[in-house]
Amino acid sequence: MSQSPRQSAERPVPTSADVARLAGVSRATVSYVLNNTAAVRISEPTRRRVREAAEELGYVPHAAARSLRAGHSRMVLLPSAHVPVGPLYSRFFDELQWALRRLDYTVVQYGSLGLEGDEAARAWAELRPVAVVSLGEVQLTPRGVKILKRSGAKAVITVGPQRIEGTHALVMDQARVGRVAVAHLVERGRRRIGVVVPEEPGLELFSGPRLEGARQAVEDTDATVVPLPLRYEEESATELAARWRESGLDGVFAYNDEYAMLLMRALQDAGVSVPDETAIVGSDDLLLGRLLRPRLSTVRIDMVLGEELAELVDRAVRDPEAVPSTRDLMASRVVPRESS
Amino acid sequence: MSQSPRQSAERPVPTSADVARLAGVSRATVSYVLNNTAAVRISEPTRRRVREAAEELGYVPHAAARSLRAGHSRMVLLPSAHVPVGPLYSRFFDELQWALRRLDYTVVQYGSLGLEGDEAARAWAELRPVAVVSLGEVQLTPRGVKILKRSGAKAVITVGPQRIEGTHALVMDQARVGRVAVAHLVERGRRRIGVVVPEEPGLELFSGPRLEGARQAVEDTDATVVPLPLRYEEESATELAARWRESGLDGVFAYNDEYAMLLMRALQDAGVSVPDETAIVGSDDLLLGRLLRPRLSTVRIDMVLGEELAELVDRAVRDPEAVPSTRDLMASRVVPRESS
DNA sequence: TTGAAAGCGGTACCAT
DNA sequence: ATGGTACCGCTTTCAA
Repeated sequence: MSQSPRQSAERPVPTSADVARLAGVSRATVSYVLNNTAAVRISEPTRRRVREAAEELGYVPHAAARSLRAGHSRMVLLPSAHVPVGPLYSRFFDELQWALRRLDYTVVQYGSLGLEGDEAARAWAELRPVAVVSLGEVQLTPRGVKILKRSGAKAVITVGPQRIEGTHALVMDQARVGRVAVAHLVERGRRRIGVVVPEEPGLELFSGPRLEGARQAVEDTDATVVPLPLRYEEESATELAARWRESGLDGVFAYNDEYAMLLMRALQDAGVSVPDETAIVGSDDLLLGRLLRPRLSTVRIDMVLGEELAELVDRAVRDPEAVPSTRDLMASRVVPRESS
Repeated sequence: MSQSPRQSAERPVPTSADVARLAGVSRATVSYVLNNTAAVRISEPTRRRVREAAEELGYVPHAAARSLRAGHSRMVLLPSAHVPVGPLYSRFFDELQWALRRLDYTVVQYGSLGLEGDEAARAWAELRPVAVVSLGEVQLTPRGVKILKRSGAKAVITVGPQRIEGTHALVMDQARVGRVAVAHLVERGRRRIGVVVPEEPGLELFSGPRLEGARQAVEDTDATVVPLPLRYEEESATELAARWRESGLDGVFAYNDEYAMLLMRALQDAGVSVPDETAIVGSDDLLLGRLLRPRLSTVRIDMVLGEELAELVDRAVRDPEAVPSTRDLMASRVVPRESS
């Protein structure tokens, strides 16, 4: 009989001790060779023997054992609940990962779907990450932050609409999005302005501040703002459009381009002309907005580069004593097109 | 002076030994209490003292130490390069995470942007995951699979258009998407059929098989298929539309609904009427397709539930000896609307 | 140039 | 009902 067809079923996982044995050296030497330790000189023949042994056994070092011994890791943990959608976010995310890798961090997204608050923080803390970058999918509490710091995290960074005690915060000024959108509508002479508030869960953190910003925009004017709950479904939009004329709205900020497309279609089908009767503004400046007729006015959001965030992480890790900073992450401005 | 305002800056991270000391018990007892070890009975007062000590110190166990001792972990590693976009994918992903959590696995996405082949497999293997579920963002090689198995991974599962040696494969039958779309067009009487091939990188694994499927659909018919390279930009679509009449195409499978919307708009702007002159079919059945005029025909793709995949992972982990299976992950069928 | 051994933070067996 | 202790895999002094 030759070897079994079953793939290495029960062969134990090789350790550095196995490599040492096969190469006829000590475990210390194996470590020196495989890590290219500069402080110690190993003869070339020995190096070769060690390398070959490692190769032959298919040896891969055990990260947990290593970082246990070292007393620290270079893991940056990103809690992830829902996969964030949208090109803006996804580009930002890719950049962040890439930049952190270049700074020699290991980026790990920890699936936190169904975890809440402190329970989540505990779960993350068990991995002893050197830094946590929370993109706001899971709500972090001040207590949670304390738990993480206590477990050795040098930096906790939140990216989102809110500020949290003890963290470096990259605030996303969502209110500004609503403010510039509605200010634009007011400037165009609109007076009764609707603001779409998506009913989908998980969007409150964005829609709330945007609505608030919209309200700020009409202060000291004779314009008014009306919240418009809407689900991302045709029926919901149709209902809303059916009551449109009686509502007397002459302008609407539709939360983003996708809700805007949904609503615009429903309005047009209901015979409400855009922009004559009602002006519409979306946000995110998606390609699809340019494909609509009339072309959709939108709020363009410029997010900070992932690279910048990566550098902030790195600085925070190197100097954990530094005072937590708060920086604004977004600039937003209206891109007027035909719908307003 | 009260305590420094600096947050616990240099206080060392508490260990179970610290908890033991504070509670006046041994480390063993701490472990028993905090893990609710059934095999051993600890008095209620002791339990309380231990819990209080742990609470007071903000103790969180060290996952690496634990799994080092245990000799295994319940980590399922998902390599992630680009955040996959689209609602289909993202729903599937959420379900998978959720279901794996319920089966008591820890889901970790490992940022692999910029890693290639075996190098990537090595990096993953260092974490000693019990299973790896590769969604195809990073190309896994048979050697990579061997490295992972050798490092203790009980199961390697690939989800994607391709099959790889030694893995459980959930094949996504992308060819079928192209096949049913084009068969539908042929059935509707179209004869010169374009197939959009996105030029964006990373989509080849999908667009290739879809084009191939389209070709299969015209075998034994008098219809022909023409590949149409397209970037997801207005200019690219405009160019394509400008050459439309001379190309003599009377039908097109547009890769997905978003490319379909882009192309349809460009065609309409160029005066090509849809569906009279040219029929269009997209795929993914996005809401936006229903909002277009004419309403967009599409291929609806039913992905397997994330739960099913989670169960497959679990089975594979429990019985690593089992023969790797290959299952089809998608069903797809045409949803005819007005554009074809 | 290489090896022996301590120790990182837990867990679980064996005593007491 | 609890405590002592060996050990998981690796790195890093210290000695030889």
